[in-house]
Amino acid sequence: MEKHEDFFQMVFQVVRLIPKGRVTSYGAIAKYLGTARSSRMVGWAMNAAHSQKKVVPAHRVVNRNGELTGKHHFATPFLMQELLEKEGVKVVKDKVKNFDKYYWDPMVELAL
DNA sequence: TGGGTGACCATAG
DNA sequence: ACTATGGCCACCC
Repeated sequence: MEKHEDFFQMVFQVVRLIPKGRVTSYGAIAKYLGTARSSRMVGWAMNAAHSQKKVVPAHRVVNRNGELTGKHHFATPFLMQELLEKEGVKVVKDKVKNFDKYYWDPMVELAL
């Protein structure tokens, strides 16, 4: 119904396409969706991700510097890092190691 | 109508 | 590494 519901679903869909052991950024998703809405809206959508029926791997979305800025929105502040490391992504001081190596850009990976 | 805030981003110093 | 600005857009007073 609401306009932002559609936006949420598009965000969730992209996030679900992030492969295990890879990460992307809020801005990359916003850009892929057309920048009509800013990257803040992607973070806003993530806020609603936990209550979705389908699982949304929100832990694979970090900010442009590879920092886990959203960790406080998980069940525990450690969960995000634990989930990432379980997938082989090393995190030190709330920051993804070799970020550029794990970085998954929807603009590139989902390009036509 | 307007100010403050935010899981952001870019640029500048 | 840090702060400051400006842009972004929806939310809540």
